[in-house]
Order: sequence, then structure tokens, then C-alpha cells
Amino acid sequence: MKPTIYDVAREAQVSIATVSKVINDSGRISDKTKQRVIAIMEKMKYQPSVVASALTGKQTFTIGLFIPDLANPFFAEIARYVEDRAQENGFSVVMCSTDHNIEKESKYIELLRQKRVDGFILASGFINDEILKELIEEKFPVVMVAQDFPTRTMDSVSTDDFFGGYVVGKHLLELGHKSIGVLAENWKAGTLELRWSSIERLRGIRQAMAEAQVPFHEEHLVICDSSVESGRASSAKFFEGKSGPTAIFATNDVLAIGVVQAAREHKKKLPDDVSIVGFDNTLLSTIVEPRLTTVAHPMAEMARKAMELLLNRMQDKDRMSSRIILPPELIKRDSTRPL
Amino acid sequence: MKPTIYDVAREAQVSIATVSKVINDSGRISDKTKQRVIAIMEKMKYQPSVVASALTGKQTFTIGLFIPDLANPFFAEIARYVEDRAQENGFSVVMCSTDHNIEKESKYIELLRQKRVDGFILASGFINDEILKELIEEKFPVVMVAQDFPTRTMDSVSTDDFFGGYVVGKHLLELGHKSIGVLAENWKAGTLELRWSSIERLRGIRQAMAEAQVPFHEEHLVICDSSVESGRASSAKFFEGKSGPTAIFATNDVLAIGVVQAAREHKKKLPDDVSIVGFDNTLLSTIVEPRLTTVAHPMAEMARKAMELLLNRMQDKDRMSSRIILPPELIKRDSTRPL
DNA sequence: GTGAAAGCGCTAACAG
DNA sequence: CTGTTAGCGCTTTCAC
Repeated sequence: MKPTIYDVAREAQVSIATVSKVINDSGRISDKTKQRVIAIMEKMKYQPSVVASALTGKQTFTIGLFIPDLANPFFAEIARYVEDRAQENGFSVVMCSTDHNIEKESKYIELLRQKRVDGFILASGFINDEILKELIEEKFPVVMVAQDFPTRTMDSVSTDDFFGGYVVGKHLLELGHKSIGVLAENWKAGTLELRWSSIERLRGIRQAMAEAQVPFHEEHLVICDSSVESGRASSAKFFEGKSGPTAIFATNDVLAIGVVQAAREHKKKLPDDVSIVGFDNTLLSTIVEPRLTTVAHPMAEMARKAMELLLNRMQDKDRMSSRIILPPELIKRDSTRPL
Repeated sequence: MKPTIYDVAREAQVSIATVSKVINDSGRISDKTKQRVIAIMEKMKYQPSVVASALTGKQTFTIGLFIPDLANPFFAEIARYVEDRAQENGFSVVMCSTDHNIEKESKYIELLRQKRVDGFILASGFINDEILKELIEEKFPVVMVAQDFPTRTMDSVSTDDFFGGYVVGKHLLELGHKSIGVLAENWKAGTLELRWSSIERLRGIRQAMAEAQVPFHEEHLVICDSSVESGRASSAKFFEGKSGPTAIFATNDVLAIGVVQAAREHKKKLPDDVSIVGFDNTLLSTIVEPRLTTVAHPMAEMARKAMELLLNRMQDKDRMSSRIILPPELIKRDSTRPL
């Protein structure tokens, strides 16, 4: 059996209180007994039980990370960074893939609360506003990441999507493009309603175009589901007529890859005939041919800030919430070219 | 505050023992009080504390999943499947990215054992044989997945790499290729020592060639690090002379993508001039142009079996260990063509 | 059927 | 400085 605090107390000829004190480096104990106890603990390979200490009101040093799907490289990357930051602070992260499924979300939340995790990081679309509200009202530590959710006041850190779209516009304009198409992602498969990030990205590129006095043609906006296949099918429209756009901004890399495939099917030469830019700077963007010009999220910084916010929130549930918005960066690669 | 077992006991006018019994559906209680207690629990939104019950010797219903890196699509996919199976059985999974780093492994193991997780699933290369040995000796529930480790007897489920390589060979041979190159992955960056899976895959293709009486030229075996870049650089060798192979088997998709890039740099037409096949059937293989012929692991089944083994092991630490080897499947796409 | 009571391993006053 | 003691929320005999 694993040794308990009693075992080391007996070995060290002290009380369990003393041992507890050296474990937590609290209270006052002579350096001598402290050293002795430490030595004994090492000798016995004693590991304090997080379970027991959690029961006495301490933390479990575990957080839940909610994302839609680990198999999506964008979210996997977020998960990776969050895990690193958590680990650094002594926290474990339990993965919760929600598949954008409202019931899975609730179940996970419930389960993890039974396990007394210390907080949640939500990188999922988090559809269940009801539960979110409950969490916030109970002052349960929660931070939203990579997903702005303007309807609730809570801690969050996200990318400046508007600025990202704006920068893409600037880039394309500088390259001389005057006819620009946008392939944007809907909120939910099958609908025509854009998701928040796409709305912002679109607004950004529009702004850039407006500033340059280049008109945006509404028929050059196409909305589709978030998959390569949907992107491919939906963007065919851009290549059919002869008056198609000379540049296309897809609001994420997955869609952009669909555009690349469609362009190729329509015998377009890339990037000569048409420039394409994506968003997210996922692994995929370096794999497609041509390598995608795209917008990179400040992933590392986002994860760091998110963990920071969560830690702060955990120690002071009443602090004011902050909404942090970080600027993304345009990564120029081979899929864009001067007109 | 969250209600405790005392709160519901008081409400229901019974003892906490009784409540405990209805929670665990153990002991004997009249149906009447049982229903009453259940009703009260629901009314109060009572959730038993996993922490407290874990302290009394019950499980924590949490497992640790070790993988080298979540940002690698192959491992992300494994993680996804494992998470699903775990969730199904009421378990949470905490992610442990080890980066093939022996110290990170140890730290995570230690941390999770302090947290009294119920078991580990190891999909990481798991370098630290020392700790592995300790775990096994202590009869701590552990199963290895997607990674055969023939030096220890333990529960494991993996892909039949030999058969995978064999099938690739058959396919290429059927297509008429007689000159086949292999790009294989080393165990650790910079070395020339193959990792176990690559050894097996190589052995498989060799076997197929031997059976067909097609010689394998040793200079057609190239060993490199596991990255697109290394694959690209190392495979240049295949395209330089004029007597290069007409087909190349890369022992994983990442390498295969490197090969595709190198081929393109050398003005080879794909798949006309050279056929390429990968391994793993990651997301990437459908993104490259041409879409990669590759070998798919029975991911879903692997994860299911792994969870099954772990569950079994948890309830009987002394059962005989089983090593399960599942057959992979060749996925024919556009990167291979008859000679 | 039901409940009293003794822990599980640890923390946090509170005495000494 | 160090030890005693009362919990934390739940499980599990063992009486009644």
C-alpha cells in the first residue's frame, strides 16, 4: 500500500500535524525536524493524496478543457498549449470534446463538477447558454478562449477577428486585387447564419475595401458549412462564370483548402489565376499546394492569458472580468500573388 | 454551497447510510424510501462527491492518457477515440503530452498517481522503461496502445505493422512496380536506428517483395527523422539519379508528404512518374495533392479494445495480460498508379 | 430495512 | 515549535 501521512509521522516520530506542515510549508517548525521529515518522505516515496486534501476544501488542481473536437488541428493545438500552461502551474487538464453537442456539454460539466475540478476553459462553441449562465452566477471559475461570446460578461481571451479580416483585405488590396470573394463559415451546418468569428472577419475585410474605395459585391459572399467538402462545393460558384473574383478569402483554413481543390478542378492555376487566403494557420496550411497565406492566432499567448485569467479568477471570484483581445498576424506564403 | 449527503438525509428524514445505499444501489432498502430519497436528491440537485467517495477506497473514474504530442493529428485522433470510449464508461481522461521526454513522463505519472487516477493508457513512445516496470510490478492498471513494446509483458493493443507493410508491398507489386524505395522513420531524431513500427513495416514490404521474387535494393532504404522537412530532404536522394525507384513507401504520412514535396521539386509528375504510399491515414493524407494512398489503423477498434483491457485490468489486477494485434487496411487513393 | 459509528488521508484551528 | 482534535463527504460493517 502507498504510505500515508501516518506512516511518515510514525517513522519520523512526530505528529501528523507536523508532517502536514512540512508538506504545505505552513505553520512553524524547526528546520531540523523539517529536514528529517523531508528525508523520511523521500525514503518512503511518500506522495500526499490530492484526493484527501481536496476533501478538506483544498483544490483538486484539475481543470476541464472544452473543445468541439480534438481531431480538428486548430483545437488540438489550443489544447496542447493550454495543457502546457496548466502543467506548468501544477494543474492537470481533462479533455472534453463536445462535438458542438449541447447535451455532451452539460453531461461533462456535471461530471466534472462532481469531481470537483477547479475551473473550466471553454474553447468550444459552447452552445448551452443556460449552463454558462448558471456557472457564472455560481461564480464557478470559467474562462472562454478563442471564442468571443459577447452576450455574457465573463473572462475571455480571443483573437481580434475584425483586425484579422482587415489585414487580409489590406494584403489583397496591396497586391492589386479589386474583385475579392469571401467564403464564410456558418454557425451550424445547413444554416446561412454566420458564426461570430466569421462575421467579424468579414466586417474586417469589408472595412479594408471600403477604405480603399473598392466595392464589395454581395454576390461574392458565399456561406457554407465548416468542412473541406462544403468549401469545395460552395466555392465552385466563384469559378464558374468568367467574371469571378481574382482573390478569395476563406474564413478558415479548412474552407480555404476546399477552395484550392475547387480551383484546381476548374483548371485554375494557383496562385497565378486566383489568390487564396485562409485563416487559423493550422498545420494544414503548410501542407496544401500552394502553401496557404493565412492568419495566425497568437496561440501561445492566448493559452497563457487564459490560464492566467483562470488562476486569478480561482483565487478571487469577485474580481472584475476581463475580455482580452489579441492581434493575429498575417502569414504570407505561396497562395497569394500580385494581380 | 453544494448539498452534501447530510443535507439530503435530513430532508428525507433518513440516515446518511440509507442515502448512501440508494446512491450506490447497494444494501437493502424499501422501495418506498428509495423513491423518496431519489426524489429529494433530484429536487436538491444533489451530486455525490467523487472526491469523498474516492477517499473511501472507491475509484476516481479518471484515467491518464499519455501521447507524445496532441498537435500531431495521428495522436490527436487516438486521443479523440479514447476519450469517447472513456466517457462512455463514466471516466474522464486527463491529457498528458510527453514530447517523448522522459522527465515529463515521470512527472506526469507521479502527479497523476497523487491524484489517484485509476489507470493509464500509454500511446506515447514511453521511453522510461524503468517507470513502466515499476507500474507493472505494482500492478497498477496500464495498457499500451498503438505502440507495441515487446520487451514487457503487459496489456496492449496495436496495429499489425508487419501486415501493413506487406499489404503495401502487394499493392505496389500488383501495380507492376519492381523498383521500390522505402523512407523509414528513426527512433529518435538524428539517429539511424529505426523505431519498432518502422522495422515491422519494412519487414512486411520486404516479405511481399521476396514472395514476388523482386529484389529489395539496400540503397533504396533511407532513414530520417519524423517530420515533413526531414522527409523532404532525405527523399531527394530517390530522385537524383536516373535509376531511382518508381514507387516509394514512406512509413508514415508525414514522411510521405515530404516525399511528395521532394518529388515535386524534382519536377516529377505524381503519380505518373512515381507512386507514393504513406501510413497512418491521417487527415493530412486527404489534403495533399495527389491524395495519398496509405494504410489506415483500426483506430476506433483500437481505442475500444484499449479501454476494455484497462477496465478489465482495473477489476482484476491478476488476470493474464493480452497483447492484441489488429489488422490495418490499405486505403487506395490517387498517389499510386500502375507502372 | 435502517441507522450508529468507525474510518479514508489530510488540513486547520487551538492548546500546550 | 509541536501535538490534539475536530471535521471534509462518503462507504461500510454491524447492531437493532
